[in-house]
Amino acid sequence: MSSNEQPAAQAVDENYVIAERREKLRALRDGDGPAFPNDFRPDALAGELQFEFADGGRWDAAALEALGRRVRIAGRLLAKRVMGKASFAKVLDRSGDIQVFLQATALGDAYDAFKGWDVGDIVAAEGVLMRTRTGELSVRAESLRLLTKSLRPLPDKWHGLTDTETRYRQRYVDLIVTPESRAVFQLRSRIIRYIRDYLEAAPRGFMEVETPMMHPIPGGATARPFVTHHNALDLQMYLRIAPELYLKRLVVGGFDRVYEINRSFRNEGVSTRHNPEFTMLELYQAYADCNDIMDLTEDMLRSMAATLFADRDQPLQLSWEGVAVDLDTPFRRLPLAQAVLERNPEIGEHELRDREALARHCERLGIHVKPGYGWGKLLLEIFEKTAEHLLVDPTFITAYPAEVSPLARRNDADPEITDRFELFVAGRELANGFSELNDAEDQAERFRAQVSAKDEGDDEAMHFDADYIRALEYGMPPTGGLGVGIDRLVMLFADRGSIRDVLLFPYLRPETPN
RNA sequence: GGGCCGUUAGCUCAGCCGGUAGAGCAGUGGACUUUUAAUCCAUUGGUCGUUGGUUCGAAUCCAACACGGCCCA
Repeated sequence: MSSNEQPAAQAVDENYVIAERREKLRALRDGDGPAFPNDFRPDALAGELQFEFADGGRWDAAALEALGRRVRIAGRLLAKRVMGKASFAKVLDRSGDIQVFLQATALGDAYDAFKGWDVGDIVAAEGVLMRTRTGELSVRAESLRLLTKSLRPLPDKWHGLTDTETRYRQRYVDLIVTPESRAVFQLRSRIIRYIRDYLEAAPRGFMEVETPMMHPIPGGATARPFVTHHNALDLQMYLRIAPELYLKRLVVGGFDRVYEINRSFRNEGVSTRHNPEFTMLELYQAYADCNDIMDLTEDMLRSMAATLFADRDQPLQLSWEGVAVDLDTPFRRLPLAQAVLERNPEIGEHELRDREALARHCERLGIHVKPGYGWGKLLLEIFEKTAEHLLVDPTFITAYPAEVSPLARRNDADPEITDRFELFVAGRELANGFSELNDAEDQAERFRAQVSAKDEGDDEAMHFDADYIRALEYGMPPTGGLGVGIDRLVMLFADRGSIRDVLLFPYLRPETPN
C-alpha cells in the first residue's frame, strides 16, 4: 500500500488504553513465534454449530459428551469472563457467535496468557462441544491461540455503538458490535442474489452484463453528472447517471434480455434518501411492453419477499417505518392524471392538459413554474407535490406525459403520453419502467427537445447521443425496460429510514482532523 | 440552501441559576473452577468539537465555524 495518509492520521485518538495494548503487542513480538501468525485453519462456524445443536433436549450435556465433537473455531473475542481458574469467552465469526469454556487445569500456560488478552482480539480455539450448567452450547477449549492483537478498544459491550456518525464512518466497528447492522447487509446481499437468480432462471433467462461507468456523454436519465477528466486522452468524461442507453445498444446487438446491477452517480444533494452513488437494477426485455414489465416487477418483488421472509408468518406484509405495506394484494395501476385528480378536487378533468390552468394550480400549491415547463411537466410536479407521498401500498402510476419521458415509447392511442410507469411503495419511488422508444427518428426529435431545454438553462436535460440514434437506426426490437433502486428496495425490506443504513460506506463529508 | 437538535473519558451518558469534571462499561492490580451486562475490593484515565467574545471566573452564557442527526426546499 502506498503511504498517502495525512500526517495528522498518525495521532488519531491515541490514549492510555491503546498504549497498554501496544505494550502487550510488543511483548508478543518479543516472544517466540510470529506476533501475527497465519497458520490456523478453522473447521467449524459458530452460527452453524448453534443451528446444528440448537435442540437442547436432544443435544443435552450428556449427548454432547457422548458425541465428543471436536471443532476448531476462530473469530473476534467479544466477551471475556474470568472466574479464577475457569473462564468464559464469546467468539464471533462471520456466521454468529459461540461461547468458549476455558479451564486452567486443561490449558496450563495458555490459560494465563488468555487472561491478558483483550476484548476485540482475534483468537482461535480447538476443543470439544459441551453444554454448560445453564444450557449454553460451548467449546471446551483444549488449545487456544491469539491470532491478531487488537489495539483499539471496542465500544461499550451493553450499549454498543449508538453514535450514528461513528457507525457510518467506522462501519468496521459497527459491524463488529451491532448485530442488526450485520443483518441489514446480509439481507442486502441476499436481495441482490435473489434478483440475479430470479432474472436468470427459466423461463426468463436474462443475462447479466457490465456497461461503461465513464461516459463521454452522460445519458439515460435527467440528472446532473459528476465530471472527470482522462489525462492521456485529454478528454472530459462523466460518471454515468444511468446505464440505460448502453443496455439498449445491447438489445440492438441481439442480447435482448439483459440486466445490470451496479452503481450510478448523480451530482445532487445528500440526504437520508440520496447518496451520490447508488445501486440500480436495470433490465431490458425484447418483445415485451410496459405491462409485461409491470407484471415482472410485481412478481419479482412478491416472490422475493416470500422467499427471503419465508420464516415469517406473513412474509408479504411488510412494515416500513411503522407503516404497513401489503405486497400480497395485486398492485394498483393508476394513470398519473387520475392520481392527480384523486388528490386535487380543485383540478378539473378538462384542465389536465391546459398548461395555463395547471400553472395557476402550481402557483396555488407553491410549486415554482419555470418558463420552459409544458403541461406534462406541470402535471408531474403537481403529482409529486400532492399524491406521491400518499401511495403506501404498492402502486404503479402509469401514462406519464411524453414531455417528461424522453426515452419512452408513445402510447398508440394518445401520443402525448407514453407507455411508462413508476412504482411507488410507502410514498417512495421504487421503480421506473416503460416500453422503450425504438423509433430512431422520434428519439432524435426528443433528444433535440432536450438539448433545447438544456440551452434554456435546464442543466439536468439530456445531451444528444448520436451513436445511440445510430444504434436505433439499425433497429431495436420492441422492448420493455425497468430500473429499480436497490438501495431503496433494501430500505423497504430491511425497514430502515435512511439510505445510509443500507450502504456499507455511505457518503459523509471528510472527517475534520481537529 | 433553511429551521431545530446534538458534540463532555476508548464506549454509553450525567453535569440544574457561571465557581475550576462525574457515573457505568472497558482498562490496570487483587479474589474467584459452569458464567451470561458474572460478582466483589482497589485504581488509572479529560485540550468538555474548534476559534473568538462576555466575565474576577465558562463544560455551562453569546457569536462564528466544523461535523453529525431530524424536518423542510
